[in-house]
Amino acid sequence: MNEHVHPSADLTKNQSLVMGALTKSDGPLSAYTILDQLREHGFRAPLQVYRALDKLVEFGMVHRLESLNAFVACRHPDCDDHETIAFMICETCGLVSEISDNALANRLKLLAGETRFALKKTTIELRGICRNCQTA
Amino acid sequence: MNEHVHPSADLTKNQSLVMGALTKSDGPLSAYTILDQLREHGFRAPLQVYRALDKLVEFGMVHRLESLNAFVACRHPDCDDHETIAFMICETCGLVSEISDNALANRLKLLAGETRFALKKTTIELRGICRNCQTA
DNA sequence: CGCAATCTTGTAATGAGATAACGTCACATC
DNA sequence: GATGTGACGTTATCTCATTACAAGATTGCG
Ligand SMILES: [Zn+2]
Ligand SMILES: [Zn+2]
Ligand SMILES: [Zn+2]
Ligand SMILES: [Zn+2]
Repeated sequence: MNEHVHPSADLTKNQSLVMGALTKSDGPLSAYTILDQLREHGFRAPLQVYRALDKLVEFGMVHRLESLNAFVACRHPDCDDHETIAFMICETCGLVSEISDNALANRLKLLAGETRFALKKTTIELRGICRNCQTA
Repeated sequence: MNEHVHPSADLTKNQSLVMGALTKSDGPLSAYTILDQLREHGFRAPLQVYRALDKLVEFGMVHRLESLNAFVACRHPDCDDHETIAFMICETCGLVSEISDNALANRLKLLAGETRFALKKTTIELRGICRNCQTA
């Protein structure tokens, strides 16, 4: 049905290990943090992590956060639109939430269209303090 | 009147040199590219560049592009809103254009407000091919 | 002026993020 | 069995950014 879906059963060993590390984590992880966590499983070099991450991002299972140089497991409530996702990143607790908003996506497409800009990829990252961390 | 304005007259020597390099450039420059360009002016270490860049970004004269790890001189048509700027980055020619769109900014503020997220900084970077580069 | 506070600079070393280049192995296909 | 493909392992190297420490310059008093 959907050729983009890539169930975890199809993941290679290294990809599964990296995916597992990201899924277990509360927040985003850097490639080198993942590497350290997986040394006990035989990982020795950054490239092993980066290669797995490349695939996982390609499969849509992991997102890269440009403003953090880090990666996070997809926690989409519903994975329709992987084109225009906004991330809210709490600078206190590291919580990352994904927003897929049509109005936002349409506005961006409109703005790009006005100047005939062929949009390929959008990066939207909101930095701030999440609700929980404010009360503290 | 506006304490955020920081005219170029007030810039230090290093800040002026870095600002000059960015202004002369067509597109964004990495810190190390700037360093290389300024070696003839006495620059020896990355930190000299990064310190100047920090200030220039603080003054609102330079923007950092997170998805490129690079910096670009502000080319705002009108510098009202430095809070919510969107960048369109051509992956072919490197052209960067800034968009300050109220509808976009308001939508993001609304989305943040819905979850009581205290928004501090937004990063919006659109990657694609600009009008000129498509015809080619 | 004398002195402290602050800001800017210079320099070296190091940390953090990412890729290039090479060879090997497992597996599917013909 | 030859061949193509994709994942894997290893080393080295590259790019990006910061820490730590010392030296000058500048400002603002008392
Ligand atoms: Zn997602
Ligand atoms: Zn939080
Ligand atoms: Zn600007
Ligand atoms: Zn272009």
